[in-house]
Amino acid sequence: MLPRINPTKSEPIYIQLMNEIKYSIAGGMTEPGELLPSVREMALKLRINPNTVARAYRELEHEGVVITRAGKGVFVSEARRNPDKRRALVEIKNVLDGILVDAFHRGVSVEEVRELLDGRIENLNKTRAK
Amino acid sequence: MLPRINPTKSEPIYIQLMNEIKYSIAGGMTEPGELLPSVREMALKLRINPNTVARAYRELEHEGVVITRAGKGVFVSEARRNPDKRRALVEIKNVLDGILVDAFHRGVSVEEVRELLDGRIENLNKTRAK
Amino acid sequence: MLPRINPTKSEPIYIQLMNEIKYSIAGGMTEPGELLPSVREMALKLRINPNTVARAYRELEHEGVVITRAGKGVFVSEARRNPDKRRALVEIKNVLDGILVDAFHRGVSVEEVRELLDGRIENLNKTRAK
Amino acid sequence: MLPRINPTKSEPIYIQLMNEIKYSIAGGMTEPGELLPSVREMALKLRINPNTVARAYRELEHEGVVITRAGKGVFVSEARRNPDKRRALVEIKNVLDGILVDAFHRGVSVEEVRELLDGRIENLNKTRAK
DNA sequence: GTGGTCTAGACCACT
DNA sequence: GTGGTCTAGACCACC
Repeated sequence: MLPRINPTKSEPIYIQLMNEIKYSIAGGMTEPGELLPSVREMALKLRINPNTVARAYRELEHEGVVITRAGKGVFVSEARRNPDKRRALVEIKNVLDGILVDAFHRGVSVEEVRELLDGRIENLNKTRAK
Repeated sequence: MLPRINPTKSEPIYIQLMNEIKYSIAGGMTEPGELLPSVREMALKLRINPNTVARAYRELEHEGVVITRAGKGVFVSEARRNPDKRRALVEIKNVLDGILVDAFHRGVSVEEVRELLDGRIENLNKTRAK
Repeated sequence: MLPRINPTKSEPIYIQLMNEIKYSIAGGMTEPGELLPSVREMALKLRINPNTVARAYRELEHEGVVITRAGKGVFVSEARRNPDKRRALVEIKNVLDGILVDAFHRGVSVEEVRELLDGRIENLNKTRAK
Repeated sequence: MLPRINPTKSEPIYIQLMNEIKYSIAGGMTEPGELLPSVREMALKLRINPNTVARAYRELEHEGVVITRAGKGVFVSEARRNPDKRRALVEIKNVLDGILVDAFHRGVSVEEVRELLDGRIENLNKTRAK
């Protein structure tokens, strides 16, 4: 569980950290119930501000991905909070539209996008298999 | 060519406008060589500030999507500037990873993502067919 | 004497035309005393607005490069108006500074700039030799 | 790092500022990784609008000369983005042509241009030596 | 008519 | 504290 952070990217660091943690869970590398590194420990490892780590954990809790127990630490949620799937589908749809348009303007065909997606799915399943 | 803008969204207005225009071109609704509405006209239609439209046009020119001729107006590029396809593929790959992870955490399966993509491709081609 | 104009460039058309004419004179392809194409003829050839050609001729006259004789046409100046050489040197110096800095930031060494300059001098003399 | 700006010149202020910063980097007076003055600070020093400074910084980022980190500031790029050198050479060639023609029409010989260039190269290297 | 620049000043997000 | 966005309104150059 050592996320990769790129402080130069325009994407906020706390968002990058959230995504890394979510990726780790989706890929099965971090399991429900598992204890995440403490705010300070994570901040030290990544050489970022503890406030930034705290913010990431706070937002993850808000999304129902983790649960913080006072004096104990931050744990990956056991039960998933019932997510609003309809909303998720709409948002994913929008991002996909954005990808297709961007691809077009950069000389990438829809078929290539489809192949890329298949590749990424395979890749994600592979880490889960481990 | 009447983009839809949502000023309440966190996404900057000028980015939304850029995406709407790129979508319109990718879908074939706006063709190469075509003259876009003037900065002032577009600003009036969308009820936003002319500077915001100008910013969108400027960035699109930077991307090679449009060409502005002083005193004439802003036109959709005829020839595409040779895009860095390798870089595009890497970036698209990253966005797809993000989608898959997000989908997982919101109860959407990879198959559903695949179906969504197919749906969006069909939708884009439909507008082009017209 | 058929200048090349690129309407898509950000550089104003009338400036481009001025430069083409000056280049033609500097290279010896157009000689002092020679009659330039009329405003209308030039405009037709280049497919640009006659006002734009007129503006170029007007500015060239202002610089002492051409002389317009009412009812006769526009001629290349025989005698050079005494130019302000000191000022010219300062301005050229500034442009050279700009080139060197730009070159640095684009991976081009000063030696390469020097070689480029020598090449361009040779090229200009060649056309003059013809 | 205190650029000189001339608001009366026809050259846009933000372009002048960009060039001053690039000159400072090319001359070695400002080094990779260094933090530039904040937008507000620079605006105060130069007595120009913060938006104008922001525009200069934004365009420099676009060119890969600086990197901005939200909430931190704007830094000089460490690694140069691989520039398109071939294109750079062509463009520099064109500017050199323009200089030679301009020089001719203002009574400045090619030898003098060559000497000017050598002088500017020396000048740039001098600041770097410090 | 067109786009381009600049100013003044407000509000927001990130660290 | 930092940069980013947006508005309102003025002025200029080009066609």
